[in-house]
Amino acid sequence: MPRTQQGLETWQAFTNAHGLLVATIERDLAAAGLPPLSWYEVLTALARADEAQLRIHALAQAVVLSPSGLSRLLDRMERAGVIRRESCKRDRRGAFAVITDEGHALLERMEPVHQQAIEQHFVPQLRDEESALQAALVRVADSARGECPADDEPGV
Amino acid sequence: MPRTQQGLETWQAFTNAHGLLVATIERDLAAAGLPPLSWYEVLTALARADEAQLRIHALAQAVVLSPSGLSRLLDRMERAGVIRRESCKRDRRGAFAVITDEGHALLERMEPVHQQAIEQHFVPQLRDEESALQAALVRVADSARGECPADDEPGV
DNA sequence: AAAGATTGAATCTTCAATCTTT
DNA sequence: AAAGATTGAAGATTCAATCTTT
Repeated sequence: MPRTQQGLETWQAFTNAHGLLVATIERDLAAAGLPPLSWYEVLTALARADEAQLRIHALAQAVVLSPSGLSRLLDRMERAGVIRRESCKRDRRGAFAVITDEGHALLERMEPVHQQAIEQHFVPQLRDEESALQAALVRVADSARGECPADDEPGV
Repeated sequence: MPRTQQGLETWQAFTNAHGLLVATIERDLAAAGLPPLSWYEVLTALARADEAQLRIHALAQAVVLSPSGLSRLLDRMERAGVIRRESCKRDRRGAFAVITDEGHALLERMEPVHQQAIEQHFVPQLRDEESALQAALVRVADSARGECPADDEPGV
């Protein structure tokens, strides 16, 4: 089998696995009456952050969403009371997103549903080469990010 | 590091790598004046299929899209002349999607853009354990699919 | 003029309901 | 009644334009 061919097949297996597992998580969350995966991603990113807050620009990277897409998502989450916007004193162009107490409570309800799907469908199938895979995935992300940040990049 | 923790980190590396690489491909396609990735996925699935045609139901799995989402996508692609719908003689409920000559021509223009991104950002980073990874990804997909087809599964 | 963020208009996607065929 | 597929209405995402601050 030519190497090019296998690369494409592996990529297809990759997107296929991703799509199916994400669909499973979304379905499980919806079945539990919980909001979609994107909310979980924002909430964990904020919960992990230093002061439970994160610049909106930084968040957009974590969720792989356009700035405007994130802005709308934060609108909905703020309306639901799980995050709050706060202006940045140092640089008044920037804004912070802050997770609220309600946000923490919601996160705790979403966490087990999310985790259950990962532990059932993802971790066991990968265990043998999990560390190697993780390292490889980070390399892929770094490589893709290297050409992604700007629109038309000048010289990388 | 607890195993649970690493499982989640690997999953995050997985989604992150996926999101960034898909964004890269979409950007490259758009920069070349070509339609989005979903078109490519439909066209390759049809080109690979036996008579250059595929039941619409089977297609929906290949692109991980809802039935209605696929229906709309096929509307746009048919309007652009790259696919054609044909009714199924055997079972007149079903319909076929057929790739046209124009569809083949478009696929040939999209292929190198798609392939270039994969070969640059995906294949080299994985090469050492590519075969193992591919096998693992297929196991993930099988596992996720195992609980996906129906709506509310009985035994959680 | 450039960066961070938001808004209006357009596009894409999904849910629920519908239609046809089995 | 169930399966394959499509449609109307609603929801989410993106592009381009705008606003504020640096």
